[in-house]
Amino acid sequence: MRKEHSTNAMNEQFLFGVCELNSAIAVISGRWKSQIVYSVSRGYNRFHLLKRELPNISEQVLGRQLKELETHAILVKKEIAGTVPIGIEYILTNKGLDLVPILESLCNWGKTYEGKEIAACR
Amino acid sequence: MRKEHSTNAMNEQFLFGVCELNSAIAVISGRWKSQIVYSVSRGYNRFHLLKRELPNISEQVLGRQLKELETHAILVKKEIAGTVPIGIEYILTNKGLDLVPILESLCNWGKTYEGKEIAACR
DNA sequence: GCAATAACGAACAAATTTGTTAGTCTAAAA
DNA sequence: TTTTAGACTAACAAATTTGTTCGTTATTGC
Repeated sequence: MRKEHSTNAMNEQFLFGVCELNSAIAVISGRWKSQIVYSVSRGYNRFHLLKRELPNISEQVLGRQLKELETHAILVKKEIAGTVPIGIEYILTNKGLDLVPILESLCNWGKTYEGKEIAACR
Repeated sequence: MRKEHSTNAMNEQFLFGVCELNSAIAVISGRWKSQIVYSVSRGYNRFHLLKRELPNISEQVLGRQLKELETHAILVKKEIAGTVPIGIEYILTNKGLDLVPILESLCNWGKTYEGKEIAACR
């Protein structure tokens, strides 16, 4: 858990106060997060689909990251009506949708300056 | 140091291969980094100016973050001619300059959806 | 009845990041 | 001549993130 009064935590709060940029980056940082947002935006919007897309992630970690994205209101869980057992899909909120083009810019920026890899972004 | 063959490090590599987005985010993540880029872009381009802008950062941490930004070619160090002792200023590279508008989008995105704080972004 | 799939949660451990302590070097100011 | 400012580096410690192990619930297929 968070220490709340550690220098680190207080510095984080300080930066959040300096500019929203810092809280924005805090939301999208983290090992799998922006890739999950990106994958969901392309239709991989169920737990097992994401698992298949990101074979190296463990279910526990995937669940945790999804919950954090939900906490930050980037996506919401939705039960798929008429499925038994109840299927769940993840839907990007407006906040999440607005994030996607920014992630695309970041992707292009990365491609421009690192180049050469097979670009899987589109 | 990096363990190089830890699951964590390998997952990071995996993501780097999936999409440049992930390496881009790796570059701008980190407690003070994007704020430093932003501050440098607004002219706070010397060690002591950055220290004044970010009073909570320790010199050691500031030096480390600047070095990492240099490693990722976001900025370069430049000696200021004719100063004794030699003054040093930090200059954004093209890569760094191209990043700034993306950081601005992130900032605006943050402001749109979190709102209410005094926006120090401009 | 027994395994498999979909979707996770809690607790603990390993890895990584962030901050701290101590110290360097040069030159001008007090 | 002792202090101060600018610009840092190395090594270690604290905090935080990421991954692992074990367990759950419910239903369909064999």
